[in-house]
Amino acid sequence: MAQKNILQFIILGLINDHPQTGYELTKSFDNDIGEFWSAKHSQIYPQLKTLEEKQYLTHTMEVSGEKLERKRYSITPAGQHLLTAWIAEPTINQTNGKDEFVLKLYFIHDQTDPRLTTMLEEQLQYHTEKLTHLKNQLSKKFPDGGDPANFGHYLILSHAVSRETEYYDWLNDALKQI
Amino acid sequence: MAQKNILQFIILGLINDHPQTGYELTKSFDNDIGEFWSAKHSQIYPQLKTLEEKQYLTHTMEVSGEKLERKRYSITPAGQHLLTAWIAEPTINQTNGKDEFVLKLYFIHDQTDPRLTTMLEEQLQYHTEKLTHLKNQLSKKFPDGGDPANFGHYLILSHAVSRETEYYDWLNDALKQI
DNA sequence: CAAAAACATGTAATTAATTACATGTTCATA
DNA sequence: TATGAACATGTAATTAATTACATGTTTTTG
Repeated sequence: MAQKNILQFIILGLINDHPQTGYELTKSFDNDIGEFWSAKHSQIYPQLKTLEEKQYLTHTMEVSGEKLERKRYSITPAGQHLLTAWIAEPTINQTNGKDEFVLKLYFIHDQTDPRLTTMLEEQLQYHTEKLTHLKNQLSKKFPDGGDPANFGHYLILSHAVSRETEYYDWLNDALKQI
Repeated sequence: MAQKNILQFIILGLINDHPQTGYELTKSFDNDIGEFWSAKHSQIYPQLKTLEEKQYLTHTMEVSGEKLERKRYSITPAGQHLLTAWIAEPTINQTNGKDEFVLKLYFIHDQTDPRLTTMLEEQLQYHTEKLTHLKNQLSKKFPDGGDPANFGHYLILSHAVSRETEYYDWLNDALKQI
């Protein structure tokens, strides 16, 4: 992809919440926000370097144990300015959802195609597990519903759950129709 | 992205339905399958070339009007074999969902943040239009519900509609909560 | 009939993102 | 105390995808 380097803003946003290391940021992408954006450490470390060169971040060295060093990054006022500007600007970029399975389905024209059941059931299993996991996360992180101090996080987790519910329902519906 | 070249299979699938030109393929990505995969012509033409070199496609020249030439690609038996193999193999999927707006939301912690309403309403307007458009498409292409001869197409359009409905409902829900 | 929109096909430059390479430390546990 | 999992940080090579460059034809419409 040749996008607008959205990753930099997400990193700034995460660090704005509290100073973090590259490793911790990587974990955030795996856990909290992975449903809506992903990035590997090989993309994160160079981006941290670039953001610091541009003075949007600074870092302090930490030592854990005897000699294991790590950099904990903090956001600068310039970084905060960039972050709020990104949030404020209208989001026109409809990032393209890509779903390999759905494309495969598109090429199966006949409702009685013997491959359909297997394919749908395979996906159903995957999405059932995913839905369970997301529901667990939601009730674990927000047992009392929307937390007013973490509203954004609550909203996107809710979205993840209902999106996954839609996928699950759609697969079941499709199976009923064959 | 460094994926597994899924584009080649999609092109093979589209051409398998009927011989097509690069231009027509580009339109397919814009219209029918754009909700679940997208590709620009600058990606499609080189891929057609590669697929023909590998003997998965052949082409015949066509002339429209006086001198405007175009290549109409057909799938070869080898191409069909590759296509069916792709469809048959289990889809081990990490839905590469990236949504810039949702990420912006994540960074808004306070439920009373003055930016929330504007942001959500802006998205609501966009997704309302998109939902209307998709519903129109569905009732236009499949006025009598699931067509047994175009089942895959029906399924993915249904999915697009319910997915968009979920987004719409979620945004409305969020607005009610603030 | 002129202009604009749509048709039509390619390549080049650049950016984004993944996989693989490379190295070493700390912690839990068997 | 060895062994493996998790911690931790980077770079290199490669692939995917977008934007921009480049050119020309046909059809529609005012």
